[in-house]
This record gives sequence, structure tokens and C-alpha cells, in this order.
Amino acid sequence: MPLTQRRAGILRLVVHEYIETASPVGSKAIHDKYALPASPATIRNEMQALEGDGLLTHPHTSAGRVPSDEGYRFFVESLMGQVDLSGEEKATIRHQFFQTAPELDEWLDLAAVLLARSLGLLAIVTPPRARQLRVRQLQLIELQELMALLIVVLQEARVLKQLVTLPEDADASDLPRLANRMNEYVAGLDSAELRAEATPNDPVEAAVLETLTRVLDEEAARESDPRIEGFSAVLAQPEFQADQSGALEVMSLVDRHAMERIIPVAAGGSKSGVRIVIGEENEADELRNCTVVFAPYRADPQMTGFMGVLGPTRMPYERSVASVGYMTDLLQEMMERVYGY
Amino acid sequence: MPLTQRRAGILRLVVHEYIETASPVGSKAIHDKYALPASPATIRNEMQALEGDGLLTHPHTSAGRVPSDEGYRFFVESLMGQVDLSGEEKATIRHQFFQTAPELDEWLDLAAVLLARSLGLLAIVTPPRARQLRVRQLQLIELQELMALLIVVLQEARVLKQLVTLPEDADASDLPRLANRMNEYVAGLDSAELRAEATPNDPVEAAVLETLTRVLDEEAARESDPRIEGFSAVLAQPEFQADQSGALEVMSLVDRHAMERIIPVAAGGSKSGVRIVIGEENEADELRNCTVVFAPYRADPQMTGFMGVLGPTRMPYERSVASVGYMTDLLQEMMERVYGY
DNA sequence: TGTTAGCACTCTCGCACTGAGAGTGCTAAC
DNA sequence: GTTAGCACTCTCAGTGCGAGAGTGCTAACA
Repeated sequence: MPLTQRRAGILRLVVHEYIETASPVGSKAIHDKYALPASPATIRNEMQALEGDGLLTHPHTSAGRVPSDEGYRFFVESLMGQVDLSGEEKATIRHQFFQTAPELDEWLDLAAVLLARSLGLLAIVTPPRARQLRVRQLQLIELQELMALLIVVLQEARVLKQLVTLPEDADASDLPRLANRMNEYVAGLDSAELRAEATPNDPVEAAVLETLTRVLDEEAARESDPRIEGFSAVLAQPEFQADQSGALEVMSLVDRHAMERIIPVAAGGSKSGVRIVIGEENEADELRNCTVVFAPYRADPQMTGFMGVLGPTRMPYERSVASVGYMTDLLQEMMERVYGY
Repeated sequence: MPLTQRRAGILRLVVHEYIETASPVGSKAIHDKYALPASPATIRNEMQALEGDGLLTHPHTSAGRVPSDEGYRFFVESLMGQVDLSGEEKATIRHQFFQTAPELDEWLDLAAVLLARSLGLLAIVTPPRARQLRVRQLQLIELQELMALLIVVLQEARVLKQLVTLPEDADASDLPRLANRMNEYVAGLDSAELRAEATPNDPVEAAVLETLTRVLDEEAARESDPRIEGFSAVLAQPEFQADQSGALEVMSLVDRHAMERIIPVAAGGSKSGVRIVIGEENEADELRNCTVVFAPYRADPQMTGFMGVLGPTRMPYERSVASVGYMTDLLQEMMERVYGY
């Protein structure tokens, strides 16, 4: 059954109050603080009903109420205002992005730091991953005898490098010409196409080609290396202060870089928009008392990365959603602007 | 005055025992466990003397003894055996290094992970920094109209990239030729020399040169981006479980990437070998209960990086020194082998 | 019928108290 | 110089208690 308006209003107040104070909220507290047109007793009755619906819980008989996972869920679905960052906040963030070197790596770091600092939560930013890495251009540089550095520029302007060991009879002075020759056919191809279509003329070219395809595959398969910020901030949250072993479980999950268990990419991973996973909804049991707010961002249609924040279920939902949302939009905009996707 | 042999032996046992059990060690415990040829009462007398020398302390009257900072210092200076990793351990570590792609970045990650896992401490690895970045070769790639990607290969085979905005009248098809022309004079120069000696022929070259010198300077000045592993392991240490706010201070110090306050590079920063900073000896007051064991490693005479571990003063000194020492040696060897420094 | 006041009841939290246990420090004998 | 004995000190875990907060119920009220 749908909640009456008053009941929903009380739920919202409880959520707000609990997020703010971190301690169970009682009927009197709400009545006094928000000057409701109803006595504590009435509020109590409503709370009891909300508890019956499973939206609130009782830590023990004579404590105030605390939102349950379902309560938070209802809050974010139906009660939460569509909050936006203030113009000033947005401007500050933009400004910082424009001050860094125009590099994806820098932006990812910055995004993680800003999210963590402004929300006091753990921030996670995973770099975008392309399914298909396509070569734009390559370059060969002699390092020492029989060893060259292969530099591969990808379509997305990312740069890979890898050492190539050359065959015994290689002529190092020929490397620039070889690079030119190869550039005539490698552009726009991915590793599978390179393997299928390229027919090397000599052993050196074969060695380079072999390294090239391998480095593309390795990069595509590489465990993406997430930015993580705000360890200490999230540890300072009262729930983690109280429940040390729980905090440890969470930290160790993050520390192991087990991102796939934290950010449920699979569940509708390509839909855009901010998503919220609350408490027990999390795949990882360690996160049973945590909420993850995250959103994908797209570098181009082929490449998706994620950014999000992790904290106790009692987290500032509105600000988190606003921040993560704005940050993904901004990052996408920056990438479009500079790389012209 | 120098300690008698028996007294020193007792100090060593106390340190060992305390490192192992994490609780104050009493005279009886030592006597029983190590079957000393002296009664508990005698050991008590010796301990009292050690306390008089400031090498042990008492948390309170009727508890066992705990080594003081000075006690640990004496231990590492005079009592600690010259421990080495076992052949097997070394082989395992080597093996893992040879399995990764031959890339400095990969090695740094791996070193941090291995240190953290094997010691259960927080591991910090800072990348090597060169005072002078010298260009080996550069490359220009057209990204879109009036925007090119400048790729700079440094002497150490590191690769930098930066976007260049070209002047209005630039002809993109001329970029490869420009790169060739510039490569004839840029090789081996650092940013200062480039500024002094280069005389650009046209606006495009001037723009590229300006970007080139800037990117070199920025990279040289860049806050080096340390690898940090083992947050959760160190939090699980009993001292950090007990003293939450202290743990938080430490974590937040590390989280802020305040490496210069953790690894006292200045204090004899270019001497090689493993160094140990115990408790109050630390520059940062937050680390008053922590010990840092670290060592520099050198990529070439110009470039030094650091790696180390951080934990409670009650840490496994012998294994830490052995691991950090071996890891720096190995990393240097790997770099020599592949980059031929 | 919904709202409110009143009141007994429950549960936590902080505090003081206590007894057991561990370990010391001192003294006197070896 | 070493050791046994013993009183003493301090922590730690457990217990009991009172205060306080907040509930749930009942009965009166609009």
C-alpha cells in the first residue's frame, strides 16, 4: 500500500536526522526539531506503522528508530529531492579540472580526490576500458643494440610502450623506416585484425608485429587500476569506529582491488545515470552495512569507466548522487572537448 | 656504559617476545619459555636495570615490560642478526618480477604488493625521480585540426605525452617533418638547455618547443605518485585496533600522500642501505608509535626512488630489513638489466 | 475515528565496586 | 651475585545500580 503523505514525511525526517546525527532518532526529537503539527505520540504511532512496513527498525526497545535498507531504498526512490550542486561548487570543481594538465590520468586522480574530500567517503574511480583497442600510429626507438622501444598511440590518444627484442641480424638504423612502413597499414586496426591481415616482410617486422599485438591484448585484458581515495575519511565515520572488524572487512575488500565485487557493472552496466546499492543489496557480503553510489562515464561509445563513492548506509545520499552525477558529466565533457570523441 | 652480555640477551628476548605476542612480557614468561639459566627474580633485576637505562618501560606497575624507542634502537643497532630472506623466498619474488611485463610501473606495483603482503605492514614505493629530465626523441601526431599529441621519450625510456594546440595557420601534414627536424637537436638536452639553445624557425615549432619545455618542467616538479598497499593489514595490528584515533591520524597522513613527512629523504637521502626510523624519531608526530623501514634505490646515478614499510614500533624488524633490502637490490638489478643503466 | 496526554515499562549507558590474576619490588637467606 | 618468599600494586572482567531516553499502551478528547 502507498504511504500516506504524513507517514512518508516522517520517514524522510527520520532519514535526514539519522544521516546527520548518526544516532537513533526518537519521536520527541523530530517533533521538537521540525515543529511538526502532531504530537510525539502521533509521530510514535506513525513510526510504529513504518516499522510494520519494514522501513524503520529498532536497535532495541527503548531506542529511537533507524532506517532499514528498505527505508533508505524508499527514500532514494521516492522521497529524495533532485538535488544539484550549487553553481559555486560546480564552478570550483570545473576550475580545478581546467587547471590540471589536460590528461585523462590527471582527471581521474582529481575526480577521486574531490569526491572523497567533499563527501567524506571513500571514492573509487576506474579508468575507462575499451573493448577494442585500435592503433592510431606506432613508433620505434632504438634503446641499445638489439633492443628497441615500441610506442603505440591508440585511437583514444592513449599511449602504450613496450620493449622489443630484435632478431640477431637486425639493423637498428632501419627502425624509423620500418615504423613508417608499418604505419601505412596498422592505423585503425585492433589486434585481431592485425593478426589476420598483416604479412610481415622480414623478421624484424615480424618481431615488432608480434609485440604489438601482444601489448594490445595485454592492455585490453589488464586489470584496470582504480584510483582510491579517502581511506581515512571513511574510517572516521562513527559506524566504522564502533564496528572495527566490519570496517576491516570493507577495507580489505577495497585493498584487494576487488572492484568487480563493489561496483556491480554487470547489473545494467551500460545504462547511464547514477545508481545506488544499499546495504544487503550489495553483492559482497562485506558491504552489508555500506552503500555504494556510482555512475558510468563514457569516453566514447566503446569505452566505459566508473566512478563512485562508498560509505556507511547512513550516507549523504543527496549530495553523493549530485556529486557523482556532476563529476561524470564533467569528465565526459572534458574528454569530448580535448580528445574530440 | 656497555650492557653486560646477559643483560643484552634479556633485552633481545623481551623485544622478540613482545614483537611476537604484542603484550607486555614478564620475567616469568621469559624464564619459562627460553629456559634461561637464571631465576625469574634475577631476570627481574636485570629488567629493572634495563629500565633504568631507558631501554624498557612499564605500562604500569604490575605489568610486564615493553621495549622503549631506545630499546628498539639498541636492538636494531647491536642485537639484531643480519637476517636474509631464504633462498626459496628470494626465488619466489624474483619469479614474480620476471613474470610481469618489463615495465618500471609494473615493478613498482608488484614491489608494494609483495612487501605489504609478506610483512603485513603498510608498504610505500615512490617512483624514481630524476633531477634532470633529458629528451631522447619526440614525436608529433595529429589528433584533430589544430591539435596534436606530443610524445616525448626520455633518456630513461620513460614516455611523456602532452597535447599541443597549434597556431591558426599550422599545416598538420607537416608535423612528421617538423618532428624529424626537431629530433636532430633535442636529443640529450634538458629543459633549460632547450630554452637556451633552440631557435625555432616558425610558430608551430615554437609552440611545440614551448610545450616540450613545459612538460619537462612539470614532470620534474610533479608530486611523485607513490604506490601504497596494505592499508587493511596494518589496521588489523593490535595497536591500531586499540588506539583508533592514533590509527586514523596515521592513515590520514598516508592518505594525504605526505610522503616527505614519512620518508625522511633529506636525512642522508643519498646514502644507500636500509634505514630505520623508530617512534619518536619520526619527523611526523602522527608516527610517534610507528616505525618506518625504508631504503633508496637508484635507477641511474641521477634518479632515486624509495621503498619502505610502515607499521607499529612493534614490527618484525629483521624480516622487514631483509625484505626491503632484497627488494631494492632486485629492483635495481631489473632496471639495469632491461634499461641498461 | 483520528489525535493526544499520561504513565508504566524496558533497555542502554556510565559509574562504582570487587575479586582474581599477573607481575613487580623488596628483603633476607644462600 | 643469586634466589626464594611475600606483600603490594595495578589491570581487567564482571556485576549491580541509577539515570535517562524512548517506547507502547490506555483512556480521554475533538
